[in-house]
Amino acid sequence: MLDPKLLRESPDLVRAAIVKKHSDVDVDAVIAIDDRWRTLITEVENSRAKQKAANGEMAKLPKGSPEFIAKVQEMKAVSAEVKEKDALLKETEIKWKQALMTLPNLPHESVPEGRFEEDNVVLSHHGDHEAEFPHAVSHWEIHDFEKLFDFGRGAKVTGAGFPFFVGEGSRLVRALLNFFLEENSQKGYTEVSPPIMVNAESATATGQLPDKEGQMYETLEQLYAVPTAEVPLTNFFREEIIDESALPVQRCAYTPCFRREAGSYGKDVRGLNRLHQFDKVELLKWVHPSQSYVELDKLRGDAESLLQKLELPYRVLLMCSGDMGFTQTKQYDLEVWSAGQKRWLEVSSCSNFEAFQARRAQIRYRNAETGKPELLHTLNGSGLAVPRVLAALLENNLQADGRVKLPAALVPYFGKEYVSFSG
RNA sequence: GGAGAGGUGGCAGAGUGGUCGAAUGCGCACGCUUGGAAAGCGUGUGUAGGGUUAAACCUACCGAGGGUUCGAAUCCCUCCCUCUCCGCCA
Repeated sequence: MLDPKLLRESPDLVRAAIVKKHSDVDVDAVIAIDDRWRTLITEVENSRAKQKAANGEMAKLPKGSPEFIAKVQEMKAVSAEVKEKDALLKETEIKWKQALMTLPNLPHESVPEGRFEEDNVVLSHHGDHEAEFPHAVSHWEIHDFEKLFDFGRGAKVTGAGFPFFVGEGSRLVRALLNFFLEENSQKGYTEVSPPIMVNAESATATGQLPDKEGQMYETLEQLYAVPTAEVPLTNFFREEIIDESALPVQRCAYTPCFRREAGSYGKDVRGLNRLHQFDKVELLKWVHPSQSYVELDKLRGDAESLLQKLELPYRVLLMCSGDMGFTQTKQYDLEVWSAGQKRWLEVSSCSNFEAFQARRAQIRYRNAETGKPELLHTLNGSGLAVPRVLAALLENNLQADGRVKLPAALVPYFGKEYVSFSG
């Protein structure tokens, strides 16, 4: 959510940012309802002040006295007036909040203007994705692939996009998760195992609701299966005030992630490319507002270092204003080279939300100088998502004999150098 | 799931219809005192919204939401959470 004061004081700034974001939100409609709300709240508060003043007088009058009775009669009218106006105010307030929720976050000045995927800026390449990968094939074409990654039985038991990971496939997932968690812990991210179901308040605070309702699985109890650990992790400090000296707070969490992804099709969803349930380790930072862009680059660096240790060629994208998410001010994507499919796969998205989530979630720090609570900034990024990293590892490192050679960093976690599909 | 108890400021804990944003204690901050400290004494100490150049000022908030009333922390209803006991269970 944006600061309503920004909307009042600098509407042009908001309008310009909305244009840059290629959003079609009606900023002036939001301003109009904000005006209406302010008028109403002032009226209601004035009437309440009258009530309160009368209350003080009545307390001093003898209970059954004529003056007292007269005052009761007089105040009945005021009471009715308050009731009526208050109902109108509440109604308006709901609309006001809904209207404010429709405004996306404003892109940072360093974000390139653009509308589509091809407007994203490639900042850098790492590793040699143009090298020879002599045995690379799309991972689902690897001989006996289904022995370790059983999509057929997953479809039977649950549905498409819910594979079983079997034997060395499962072991490989575990090795990657342990590797990610261990590396992140060493970089100062405290490990957390959060709940993987969240309530509507939490999903609203991070921006999944109401904007992306169709993304999540929902239960009868109105709980949502998390689409990312970002949701429970960010909400850990919801409605809390953190000591300024504790910033930045850094945490990481592994969770399965659940996404409905309604409407996707084609090569994007083959094999491990896109699943309804997948494993991911998420990095999260709560930072002082003055530090959030410095911290964002550090966060991205931390995610990158994982790819470097896994010896996977990757590139860094700076997302353009129109292709960024609803809640972000700036976003980098890390894409790994998948030699078999000959395409880039997104494995991490590192974002600054500034105070957008913090305002919805009411997460603040206490300014040591003024003693006042102020909204902090939240950042997050994947570190990393398992299935696509897995896809690239399998494809890029496939040997002539059908085995997959693992990078040195992963060997201690997997327990041996090669993944075998023979059984 | 069943039975009972309870949710008040940073914490503890009063308050059962009116002057209560809320006694008191602790904590915290500042000042006095002291060679310095402790003790003691004094003053202050929540959050949010509106309003203002800034203030003043106004309003709301006693788990959440409704209701009764001229007026609700206090009475009524619904929900949530915590604790104790019982049942069930990895």
